[in-house]
This record gives sequence, structure tokens and C-alpha cells, in this order.
Amino acid sequence: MQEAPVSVHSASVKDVAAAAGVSLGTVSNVLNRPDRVSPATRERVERVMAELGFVRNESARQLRAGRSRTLAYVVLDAGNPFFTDVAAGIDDAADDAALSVVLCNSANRADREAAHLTRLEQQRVQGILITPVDPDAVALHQVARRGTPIVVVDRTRRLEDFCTVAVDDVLGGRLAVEHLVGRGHRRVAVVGGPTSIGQVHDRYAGARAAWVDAGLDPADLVPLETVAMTVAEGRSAGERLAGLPSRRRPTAAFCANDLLALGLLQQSIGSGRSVPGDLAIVGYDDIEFAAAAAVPLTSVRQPRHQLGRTAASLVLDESTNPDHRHQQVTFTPELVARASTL
Amino acid sequence: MQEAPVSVHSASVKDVAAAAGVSLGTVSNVLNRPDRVSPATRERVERVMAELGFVRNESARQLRAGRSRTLAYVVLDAGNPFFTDVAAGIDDAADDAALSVVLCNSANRADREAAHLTRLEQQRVQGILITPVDPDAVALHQVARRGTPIVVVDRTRRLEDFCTVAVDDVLGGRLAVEHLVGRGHRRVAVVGGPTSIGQVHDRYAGARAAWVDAGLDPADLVPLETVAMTVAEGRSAGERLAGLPSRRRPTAAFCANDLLALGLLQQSIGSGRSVPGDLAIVGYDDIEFAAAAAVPLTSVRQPRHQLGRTAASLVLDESTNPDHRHQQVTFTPELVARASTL
DNA sequence: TTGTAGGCGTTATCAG
DNA sequence: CTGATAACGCCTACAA
Repeated sequence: MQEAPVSVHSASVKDVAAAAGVSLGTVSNVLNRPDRVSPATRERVERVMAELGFVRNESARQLRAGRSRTLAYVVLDAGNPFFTDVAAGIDDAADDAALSVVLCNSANRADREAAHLTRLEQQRVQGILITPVDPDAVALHQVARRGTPIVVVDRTRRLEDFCTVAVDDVLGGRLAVEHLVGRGHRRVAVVGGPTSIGQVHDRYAGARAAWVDAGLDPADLVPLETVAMTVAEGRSAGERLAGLPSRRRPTAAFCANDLLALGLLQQSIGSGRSVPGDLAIVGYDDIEFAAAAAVPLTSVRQPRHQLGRTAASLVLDESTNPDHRHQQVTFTPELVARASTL
Repeated sequence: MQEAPVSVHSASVKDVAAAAGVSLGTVSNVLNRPDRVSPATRERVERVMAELGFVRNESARQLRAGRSRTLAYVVLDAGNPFFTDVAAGIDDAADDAALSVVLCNSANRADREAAHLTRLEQQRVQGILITPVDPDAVALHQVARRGTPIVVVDRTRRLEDFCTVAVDDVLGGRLAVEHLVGRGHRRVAVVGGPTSIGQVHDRYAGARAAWVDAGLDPADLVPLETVAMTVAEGRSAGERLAGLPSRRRPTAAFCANDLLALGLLQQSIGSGRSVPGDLAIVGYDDIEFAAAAAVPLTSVRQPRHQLGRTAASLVLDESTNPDHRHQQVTFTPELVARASTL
């Protein structure tokens, strides 16, 4: 029933020129400097382009121009609303600069991240924004040194090869624990992992510092390590928590992200414990679902949109400003208290 | 403090050949047919490539080859977990075919969708998977007719210019309402919109059909139109619902997606109504957050992963199989009953 | 205003 | 294995 495509991307500027009875240069001018072409011929050329289904070949353009008009954002987990919110910020900034953005999902896998990086570098994208599996990966630094502007998003660490945009995770961890201590909790679980993840490490560090500063016993800050930062892992942490003898069971939990917190919340309520009565919960990221949970979640908010916007503008600066200097931008997190901590 | 990049993508095959003291053709062979090069020279060339920081220029390759090794998925809302789950299915299938996938977010805006389509076509991507703002948009059909393989995801409508992969939304709406009727509800709200969205239209149609088939009065199926399918809109619908006089207030709601349902759930509980006691709720999509809600949500599940996988394999078939015929694949949804409907 | 002639980097071909 | 050469499609000088 269907018909064959009229053309399979056949028409080139040359074909258009021939069909319109003008020179190749004129067609090019219609495309790039329409003002230098008489309205009559311009219109004719445009009509022919439409008839022939002419589509500019971006590869050829880029080959000649040397660089492209697209930005890429390589994320750890496209399913985590935190990252899609950052991406929205990037989109906004890119819109203003007439660039387009593509999202690449590494799904927490180093091999996929590397494959994306390789491809993006070969495509000579204008810049790469990335929340890396491992910010110390050699490949990442190599790409930066070879000249592709890279901005690392959501890492506080100082890194010489690129700009970074991050939120102060140590402070975030501190805010969460100070809040819980202020609510009277004297035995608190910290849920997250693997600790090799930079953010988790820093949030834990802040949590411990606040705990010690409050004069409490480090042994009462109970680490509950997870293998990933997902809802399912949050549920599993909840089961482990429930399995502890009641004397040693924490009365509150600080989760390293909201997905974990939501899983923990669900498991707790589902097994008859009340939140925050039996267990107070603090999450991290303040994703939209945190406020929408039936027991609205107290969470540490990060300026996600701003994070994305800033990252995009840094990568733009690096790719256009010859005097660009790498910089480390750090934003300040903020605790949003809701019902899950009373 | 930082150092200038060693090279700004300068080295080309020609440079490598010169530096390694071999011919350009040999370098090309090292890259594309390593077996035809003696191990000694091959190793030397590879070493030089590393030293010079040689990076293949994808534009040049593509210009010569005619087409690329990437697939694009243009989504309506990158923040909706439903789409990221579909994307995961696409990723899997693409991995098997050694293709990479980029995600483009149209954010429900026709202009952004059009910009993405234009760019992707100009880049000669192998194929485009898309959940379009409007499946009847002229631009979409034009791109398909000009020869870029396109698969429309999540639309049941018959469309001549491309393959489609979808779930039977009419049946889904029917399942939801039959479930509620079976639970004894005789006045039900249907929440969603705008109704110009194909899925919403079909889910409503199924809901109405089931309602009428049960011998109930159409006037008791109360439409509550929203301007978007978001959590915030779900909350707003909840407020409108609460404003109805109790005689006329529905005892249950069927929401056209889970984001709406979660918003409605939150608003209901937050304002002191019990779920499902005062209001039973059925969502749609069965995203992970649906099960994780503190009152786990009854929802109509779609085989998201399968949807993505199938879409990817169809687009691959179209781009490689000369005998390809467009087809419409429809999956069957399934109701998952949870606590929100008791 | 229009036409013509390179050249971007890669790959493939063909004769040595 | 080398070396030379011709595309791929586009853009920009420069020349007419």
C-alpha cells in the first residue's frame, strides 16, 4: 500500500542548481546569504529545492566548518528526575544560543559512557556536559585535553581539565543531619551507596561532621550501604532496617537521594511502621515526586535548573571565548522540611 | 594553572601517515582493515595515532559513507519515567546492533520537535523513533517520505508513512473502568487532557464504552479536563473534585497517566480524604513511582520496555531491509490492582 | 549578481 | 604494502 520514498536524500546543491538552471554558488547563496540573490531567482531556487526534497547535508557542512551546533549531555541515569531537570536547564540555555541538545544515557555503565564520549568527540560536538560514572576516568581527561570543551556536572571535586558545576554535598549532608538532630533523633541511619560515588561520599562526610559536632557518638550514625541509588534499593534498605533489634534500630534515616527515600518510605508504611512516628526520613534532590509522596518528603534541594543553565553557559564560554579559564562553580543546597520529619 | 590543549583536533590521517612514515592508504587500512597491514607497521601507526591524539572525523566518514550509526528518540517529556523506560528498551536493541542512541526532548512543544527533526534529517541519522506532539504534523510525514526511517511510538492510529508501535489505549481505558465498576463505583471521574492528545482520547473512549456496556448512565462518568499530564495538574484536578457538592462527587477517578494520579492522590490525602475510602484512584502507565507511592497505585501497565525494543527493531528493519513493509504493532495493556482501589 | 575552483578528512580503487 | 587519485556535498573566495 505504501509508496516508495520520492527520493532517498538524493538531491544535492548541484542537482538543485541544475534543475533551477543556476550555478551551484547561487544555490549556496540562497542557503547562506539570501540577501545576495535576486528575489526572483531566490524564489525559483527555493521552489526547486522543495520539489526535489532537498535536505542539507550536515556532515558536509560540518566537515567544512570544522565544528557542529550541538551540545551533548551524558547522564548517569535518564530515569532519575533529578537529571532530567538539570537537562531542562541546559535546554533553556542552549535555546538562547541556538544550539540543540542531545541526551545520552550511560545508565551508570562505564563502557556505555566511554562509547558515547568516543562518538561525541568524533562528531566534533561543540561541547559535552557530563555527570560521569567516574570523574577520574582517563578517557574523560583525554577528550578534554584534545580540545573538546567538557563541563562536569554535579561533582564538587577540583579537576584541572575542565569546568565543574556542583552543589556543596558536604553541606547538604550536614543540613540533613542537623535537621534530624534538632528534631531529637539520637540514632540515625545513613542510606546510600556505593560509597565510591563522589556525591554519596561527600554527603556522608557532611552527615558525620554534623553528628560529631553535635557531640553525639559516631557509633549511633548507622551506615546502610546500597548497591545503587534506586527505589528498589530503598525498599531493600527498609527491610534491613526493620530487621534490626529495636534497641539498636534508628529512629530516622538520611537517604543519599530521593529515589532511595521513596523506596524506604514505601517499605516502611507498607509494613506498618508510621512515618515520621516510627521512622523519620530525609531525602536528597527534592525531585517533584518527593513533594508528591503521600507522606511528603523532607529533602535537601539542589538548584537543578540553575545547575544545568550554568553548566551550559560554561561550555559555551569555553568553546567560543579564547580567554576562557576553567572554573569550579559551587551552589548551596537548602533543606526543605515536610511531613516525613514531622 | 591549566595547560593549553595539546592539539585541537588537528591531526588527520594525513598527519599520521607523515609522522609514521607510511602512506595515507596504509593508515586508512590500519583503521578499517587491520589484517592487511603487517603487525609491525600497524603497531607503529597506532603508536603515532596515540601520540598525535588522532581522532577520526565522523563528518568526513559519514559524508563518504552516506549515513550514520546513530538512532534518535524524540520524546514528549524526558521527565516522565514512562518515556525513559521506553528509551531503555530502545537502548537495549540498539546495543545489539552496535548503534548508539541519542534522546531529544521536545518538551511537548511543536517548534522544538520540528527543530530536532530538521537537524536529525540533515545529519542523516539511521532512523528516528518519535512520540510526536501531533502525529499528523506535515513535517513528520515529509521527513519519512524523503527516506529517513521513522517509527511512531505510542500511537495506535494507522499511518501510512511509517511503522507504529503502540498499546491498545481503548482497551486500557476499558480495563480501568471495568475494574472500578466491579468494585461498585457508580460515579467516576475521568481525569486527563488536553483531549487533543491521541492517547487521552482513546483511553476516554474505552472508559465510556465500558461504562455504557455496564448499563450505567453516561452522565455519571464525569470528565475532568487538564491542560497537561503532570503531577501539578493532578493536584489541581483534586481541588476541583473536592469542590463538587458531595451528592455529585465521584467516588473514584480514572487518570490518563500516573503523574496525574500521583498528584490527585497527594492532594486527596493532604486534604484529609482517604484513598481508597473516600476516593479510589486508577492511574495509567504503571511507572515505578506508582508502586512506590505510599498508597500503592492501581494502574494500567504498558509493556514499556518491549515497546522500545520493538520500535528499534522496526526502524532497523526499515533502514536495512529493502523488502521492508510498514506495520502497525499493537500491544495489550494489563491492569495491576493495588491498594488505591482497595 | 552570478559562475568557477579548490579543499575540508575519509575511504576505496588501482597500478606498481 | 605504497602512492596517487577520485569521490562524498558543501562553502567561500575570487573572477567574470
